[in-house]
Amino acid sequence: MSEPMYRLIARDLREQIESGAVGPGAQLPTELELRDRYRASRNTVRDAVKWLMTRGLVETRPGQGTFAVQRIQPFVTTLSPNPETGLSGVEGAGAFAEVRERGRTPSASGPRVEVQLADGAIAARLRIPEGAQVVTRHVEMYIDRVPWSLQTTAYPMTLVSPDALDLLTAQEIPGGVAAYLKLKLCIEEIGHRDRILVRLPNESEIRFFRLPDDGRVSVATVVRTGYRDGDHGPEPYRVTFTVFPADRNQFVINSGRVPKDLAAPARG
Amino acid sequence: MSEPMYRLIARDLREQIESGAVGPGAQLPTELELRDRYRASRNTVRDAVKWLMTRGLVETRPGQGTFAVQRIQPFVTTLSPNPETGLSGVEGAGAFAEVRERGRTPSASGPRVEVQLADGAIAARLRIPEGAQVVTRHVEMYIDRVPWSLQTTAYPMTLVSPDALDLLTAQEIPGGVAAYLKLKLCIEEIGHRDRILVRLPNESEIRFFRLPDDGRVSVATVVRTGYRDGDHGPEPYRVTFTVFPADRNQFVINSGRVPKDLAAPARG
DNA sequence: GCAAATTTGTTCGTATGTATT
DNA sequence: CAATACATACGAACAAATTTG
Repeated sequence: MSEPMYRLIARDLREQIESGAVGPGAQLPTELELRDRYRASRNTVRDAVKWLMTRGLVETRPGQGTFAVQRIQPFVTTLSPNPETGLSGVEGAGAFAEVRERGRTPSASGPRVEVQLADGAIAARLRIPEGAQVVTRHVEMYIDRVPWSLQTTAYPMTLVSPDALDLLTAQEIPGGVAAYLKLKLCIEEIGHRDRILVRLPNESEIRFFRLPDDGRVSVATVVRTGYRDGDHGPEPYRVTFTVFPADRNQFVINSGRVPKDLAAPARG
Repeated sequence: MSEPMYRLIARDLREQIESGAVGPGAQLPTELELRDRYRASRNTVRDAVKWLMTRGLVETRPGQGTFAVQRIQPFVTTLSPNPETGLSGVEGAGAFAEVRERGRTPSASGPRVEVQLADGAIAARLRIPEGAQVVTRHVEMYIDRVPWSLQTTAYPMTLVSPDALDLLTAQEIPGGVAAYLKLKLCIEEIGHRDRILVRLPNESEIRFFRLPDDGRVSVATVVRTGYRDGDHGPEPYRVTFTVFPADRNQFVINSGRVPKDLAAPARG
């Protein structure tokens, strides 16, 4: 009896799901039926279902039953700049363009603007002291009205001169913030550094993306630090955090000469 | 009584962990102690601990107790080519160089070479029929003797001519496969496309990386397709799958002019 | 709109097995 | 070997969500 019973039950159910005997979205037998079928107690059956649930194979709906999960068609975001437009798919116009190119409809909430104190994550990227003032602009992005990403950009408060007060207005800046900063403050982005990291979602992310409440689905964060010309080499002037649910998003980075086609989702 | 008791207990324990009252690695009270403290049954306490475990906040060791998890210092891999060497940090010499640059010691298993039939994932990338023959080279990489990544590169079998039989030998090719292919077959990589995707680990990955058996820790896969010059534009000639545990790895992509310093881990 | 039936969720008690010290 | 601590398993009861009649 090396393997516990709930694992045996879980394995059996799993094979039925992966073999296709129980199709995606199909309902599994109820807990009481499974109890009879496997001659176990309801609690043991529930342990097996819980095991499958942690691994994202099934989901339970109170009052309804247990269901095999639906496979999600992932969305692909291109991080490297489009050679024609120079824009990448994570932010602003580039993101909208890529979504449209894939035949889907992007939308975004008007930015929510705040002046706040830099936390450790922001301070480290902008090379400013923790607690220094920053302007943050938050945007919620949707694809076909479905929550897609949460984006926060932070600028040092020192950037906000009388010439560039629009940074503080909670409105979309026509043409994008980058063009605005270039026009008003002669700040040009000479390069950026993307960091990709995976972590568990926090509560607000779980709410916004409607993720399962357990820690099953991670989020991928793209941290983009933008640099401008400075006295001692490139100097950070903004940092953008974009959070994506990891179960329905992939990222593509092109380097050198690659096919022009839109990158399709991959398995791996 | 809107919130169930096991959630209340879990929340209380969680606050103690996140506030630092229970430091990383510290042992929590035993289940029986918790049962007395919260005036609940042992099963309810176990439900609370299970909730914390799914979210990666604690780990249990049979016969020992329940412990707050250790924070892992993530390792940062640079995907974009190093401007000086032209090598990226995911594979071959570039990976070794980046690990050494960070003051740590890389090592790798000698490659395991197989001739196998292309599955869907490989076939789609190489634009060959599913089931066509491919040569695969598997490498296990370690940092300071700790499992770091699993790498598999597939080449179409049609590449293996009498001039380039070394592809089939289970030995490290001095100078790397890229240089070898250029010398022997005049195949030069003119560009590559990286895809990053996050998924749950399979059984062999759980074993190799010593991941928890539940689905808590995801793996990030970097799928790199290498292109050479072809009659109708860039043509794929190899695809490399590199699998990293997502809880201890981050990825960096530089674009344009950025600081020369080694990118440090980020939060976000 | 309401009541009944169904289904999963929570909580308790208890017993026994297995890993570690 | 004994004590400790977590793991598995069973049975029972009631609560909450949902669908159905």
